[in-house]
Amino acid sequence: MNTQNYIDLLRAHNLRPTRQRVVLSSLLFDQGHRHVTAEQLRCEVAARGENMSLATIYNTLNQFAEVGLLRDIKLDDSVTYFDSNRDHHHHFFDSESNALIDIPGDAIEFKKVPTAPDGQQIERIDVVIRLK
Amino acid sequence: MNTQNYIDLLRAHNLRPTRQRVVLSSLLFDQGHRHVTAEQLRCEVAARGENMSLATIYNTLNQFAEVGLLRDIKLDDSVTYFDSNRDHHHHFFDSESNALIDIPGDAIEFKKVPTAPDGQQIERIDVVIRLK
DNA sequence: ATAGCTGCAAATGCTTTGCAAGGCC
DNA sequence: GGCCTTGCAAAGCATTTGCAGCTAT
Repeated sequence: MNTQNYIDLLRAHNLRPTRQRVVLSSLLFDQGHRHVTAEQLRCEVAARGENMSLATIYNTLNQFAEVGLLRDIKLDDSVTYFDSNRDHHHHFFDSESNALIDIPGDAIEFKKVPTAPDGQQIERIDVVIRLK
Repeated sequence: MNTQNYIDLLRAHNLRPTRQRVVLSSLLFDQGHRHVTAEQLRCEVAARGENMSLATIYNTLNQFAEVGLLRDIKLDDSVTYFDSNRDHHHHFFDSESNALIDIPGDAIEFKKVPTAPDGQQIERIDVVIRLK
């Protein structure tokens, strides 16, 4: 994807296409599905020769998550992972290495699912398969 | 359960039955399945007229989790929940109120589950059903 | 022009740790 | 007695926030 695509993508989500947002977009959306932390992105940004405040990285990732460009995931780890896969999917999680691997949504099917309590509805079902 | 039972339970897990551990055990295991935070327990301990350092509560909960008396759960929230339900089970999670509700293990069945990558094995499958 | 963004540094909030004093076996 | 625990305070760490200056439209 080129820069213009990211500008359009950002605009489509009511986010001004600032330098920082475009850089993060390309890191996040250029190479398929990723699971990254803010700190990881800080390194990648630095490796590109750009500079960006860590606070901005956090703020941007949270904005992206709010508008649905990312999904945030919390696991055993104390850090938040941001998942650039916007499709419905699940995860393998290796607690030894803290590695996350995507599972396509249709790779898991249920035979039996409980009904939601009282007046509530099911928003989505997240499955984490823990590996050893 | 009476105090002696907790003393035995702790001993069975190679933990010395200190006053603090016995108090926390009774709060955790006397009233069925619970989802608590360290802070919540601090209040309950205080309400009982006992006093206990928050650090000790954290350390004890982590020890309990290590020996398998508790399971720790991280969700959207920034706090760690400790789950006194040791049976295999899943959760409903209401992100509005941050409420967690147990789902018995046999209330969810799979029709299709992916195989673990390369040399790895499945340790367990955690399902979180998000409510709205 | 102006509403929105960014960077910095400071603050926050949960959790862990170091270490001296106390408790269990 | 000796090792394990506790309590306190301080530190740690990921993340958020306040605010002055900058940028996109």
